[in-house]
Amino acid sequence: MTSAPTTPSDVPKFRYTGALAQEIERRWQDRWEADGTFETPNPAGPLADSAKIAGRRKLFVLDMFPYPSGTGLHVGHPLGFIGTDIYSRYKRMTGYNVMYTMGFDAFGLPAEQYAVQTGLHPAITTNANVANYRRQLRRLGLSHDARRGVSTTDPAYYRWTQWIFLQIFNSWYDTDAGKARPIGALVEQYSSAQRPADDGRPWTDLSPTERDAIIDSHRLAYVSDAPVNWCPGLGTVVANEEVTADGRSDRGNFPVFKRNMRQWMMRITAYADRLIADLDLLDWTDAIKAMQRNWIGRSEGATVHFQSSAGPITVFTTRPDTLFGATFMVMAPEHPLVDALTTPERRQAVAQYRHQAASKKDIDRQDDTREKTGVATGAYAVNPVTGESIPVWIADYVLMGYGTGAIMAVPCGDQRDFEFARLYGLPIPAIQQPPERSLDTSTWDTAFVGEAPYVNSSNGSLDLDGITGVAEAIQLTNDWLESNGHGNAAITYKLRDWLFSRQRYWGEPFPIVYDLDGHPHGLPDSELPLVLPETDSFSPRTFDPDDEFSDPESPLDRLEWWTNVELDLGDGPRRYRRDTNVMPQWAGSCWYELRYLDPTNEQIFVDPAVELYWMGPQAEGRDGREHPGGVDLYVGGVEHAVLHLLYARFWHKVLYDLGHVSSKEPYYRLFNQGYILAAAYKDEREIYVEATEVVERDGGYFHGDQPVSREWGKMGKSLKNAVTPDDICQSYGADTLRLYEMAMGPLDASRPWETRDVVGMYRFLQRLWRNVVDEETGELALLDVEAGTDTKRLLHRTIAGVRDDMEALRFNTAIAKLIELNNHLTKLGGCPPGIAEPLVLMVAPLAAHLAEELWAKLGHDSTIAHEPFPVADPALLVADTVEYPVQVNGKVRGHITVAADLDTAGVEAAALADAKVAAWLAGAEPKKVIVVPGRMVNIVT
RNA sequence: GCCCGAGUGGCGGAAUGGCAGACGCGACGGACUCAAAAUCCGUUGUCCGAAAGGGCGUGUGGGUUCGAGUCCCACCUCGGGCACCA
Repeated sequence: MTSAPTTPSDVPKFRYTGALAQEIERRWQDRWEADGTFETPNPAGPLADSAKIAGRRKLFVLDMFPYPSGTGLHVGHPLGFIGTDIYSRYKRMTGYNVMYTMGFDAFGLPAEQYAVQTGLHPAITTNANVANYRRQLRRLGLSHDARRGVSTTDPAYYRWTQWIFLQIFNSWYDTDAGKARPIGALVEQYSSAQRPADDGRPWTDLSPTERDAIIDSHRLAYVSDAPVNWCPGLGTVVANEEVTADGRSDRGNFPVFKRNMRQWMMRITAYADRLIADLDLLDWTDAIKAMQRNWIGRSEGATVHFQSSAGPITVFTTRPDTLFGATFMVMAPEHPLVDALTTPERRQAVAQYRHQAASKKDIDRQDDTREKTGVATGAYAVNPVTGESIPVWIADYVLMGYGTGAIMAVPCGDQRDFEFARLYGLPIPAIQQPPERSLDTSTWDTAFVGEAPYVNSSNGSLDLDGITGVAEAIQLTNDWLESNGHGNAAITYKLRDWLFSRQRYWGEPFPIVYDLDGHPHGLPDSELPLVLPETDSFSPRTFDPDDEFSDPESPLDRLEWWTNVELDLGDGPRRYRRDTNVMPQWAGSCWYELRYLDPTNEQIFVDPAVELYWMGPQAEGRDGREHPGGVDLYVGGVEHAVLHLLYARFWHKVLYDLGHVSSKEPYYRLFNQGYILAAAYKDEREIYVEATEVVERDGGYFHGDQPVSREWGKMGKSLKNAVTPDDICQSYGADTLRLYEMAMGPLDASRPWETRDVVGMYRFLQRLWRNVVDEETGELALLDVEAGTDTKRLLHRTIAGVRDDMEALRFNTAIAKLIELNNHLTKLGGCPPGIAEPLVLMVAPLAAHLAEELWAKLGHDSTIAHEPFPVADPALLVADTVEYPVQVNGKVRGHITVAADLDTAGVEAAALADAKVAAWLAGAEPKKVIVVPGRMVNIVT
């Protein structure tokens, strides 16, 4: 446990102890709440207060909101929250109207699993967990506007999640306009024959069912029967983004199987290009941008059609220029054309290989030494540039999920194809003349990838021979393919459409009903919210994690009374069946920042005037370029780099296209805070033991008598190394905890938690308190002499430095500067009167409660939260004299103190005249003297 | 393999190309105390030296510069992401 400093009766009554800190903190937290100190005014609507807005710039500071888990917060969770609180408090004191609150992402698997474990309904456990989180967060003194803290599980919230889903359902992506538009516009285009029907038949000839099918196939939210990730251990399908590299579920670590199933999808791929392009507008780290680009995985190249007995086989390639070197084709074992292509003699071998590939779990595919396997189908296809018949193989190194699921194999120019050709004795003709290689590829160890003159690359109408530039050769080939009908330039993405349905209970129900033909209809607004039905039977049906052929079963499916419904959707009352899926965890977090702005609006998800004020585009972004608008500062962990951050950008862009929001992007500036790491200990059975019970002795670590091994990991329940904020608050107070978490290091770095180090910040606050307050009486006790010039200069240097640090989120160095100033006061024996107020004001964003208390003792009735932050006096930032270090040949050999306005020649003369320096020069004539004004002198001999 | 980050005292970490190690922890010495804790004061990169002072020092090896923890090149180690993506 944390060792609470003892507070025996002989310490002064008003010493800043953990007990006093808590008393102060409780008092100020109550007062902030009673006074509505941190209530943020809107420009319109029920939270409007135009007087408070006038003359202030807006600032929207946002934390990634937490899942309220049953175990409560540990000290790692609030790292980012404390940072945003300090920044928000600082910005309020520099004249900003700051939006800052905290909601809860309370739907989803963790909440549901906790409910299943405890046997309590998720609504009950979730409410209890939210209450516990609120209590813990309040105890940290975070300056949230409590009126805005929405929970995704509240029907008044998810009514609008469902509404947004319907907006997406009722939209299609118009590639001509480059944006989403209402589905009605597509119907209009078809029925006016402005757009030809997909199969060439006139629209009027189609049955209503056929028309519906065509329209449905264009929706941004659509039902599709496609390969999805089925996770029997969780009893639900999951999105690609929720599957780990080794083919297991992100949550629970169960095996995941690819199965064709009818599921809801979101057409995020329509936005692939914009999701990449608009990254340029954002103030995010390059690392996160790279992760998103990489996930979207845009590749430019061409599709090429190869004629075969079973019709054209289409491949995607990034190197159409190497088409002359394509000597065979490889298809994924699951490719739909395989059956039609396979010759009777090869049928058995192909069937066997396909069976093997299908039963291989993704894990096995990974763990292999990557040795290629494959079988020939016996079929041939025609290489369009050479006219040659080339064999078609199947192999599992070609993935059905990328490109077209088939490739042209160019063994001389692609390492995988090279290895495959070597293994099965397929020809490897050279089509480029690589430097320092023979054209005889039997002498090659690897494929050649790069620029080199093309050889053997011409037919009657396409001639690449002698060209060296890959880009030029690609262009020529693409033109040739297009004009001869063999293919065209094309772009592919790794990004797949987003699997959006889950077979669980604790999520937003789909606002969708199916008619007797199985055709989906969106519910009208009047039916929203579609409330999650009450039931005791909320446990998901899970299966043996390896039982690939189990089938998902939604808990809602069991509720006949709920699923069967009679509705009038405009054509009289009819019977419908509700969709029994729920939305994934991510749905609620795709738009929560918008609801914070206008949390109680029942007419619309956010008042446009309010949205424009907080989220609208700004005059100028970085580098004077376009500013897309959005949240001014978004702080959260890097683990959401491709999940939440991609989904939320997608939803936001749909809302933007449909005219519901004014900003192109939801989050303008993203800051990833680090993690708090903590020592974790394993016993000899490799089982983690409670870290707080481990003692260090004899150069080793022991749990009782058992020797244990130490490692460092992310703090949490699984490593049994969690430290709760409640314990630290109990021992030292929340202000000490806040300071310690910030002083540990830069906000974006991960750092190890050391409970024993916390006392350093506690001592700082204690000394600060003692410099201003009499520990015996609790009364204000300042020095009765005014500050001298040294102290004033230090104060103003501190003000300037702390301001810079606060702006840049460098709270660790801001704290160090304040400690330096306070240490200076300690040496003076106390705080001169003119210093106390600016000092307390500077401390206010960091140690918020202590500052309020001192501010009150300094005679102020109102909160310090909205007082102006001190401004440095430029006159006090420059000194009369400057001390220069004097280097001789780059090594410091002496110091001189001269008037600050002394010219360069004067400084040089003073340096050369210094006795120590002269001794080092030993009479030698300096070759060169460098004087950096205000900085230093270097004498070169 | 590819793409990002990062390597500084016993530990967490500071340092617009300009006095490396701010600030904190720990350790050591001292004050207070019957004693301990708490609190307060001082010392604390390392080596030589009684001291003054000096040598060496930011993962390794080179380079640019009057001057490099910082910039450039190569390498090593650690952390993170992606990974048969055609």
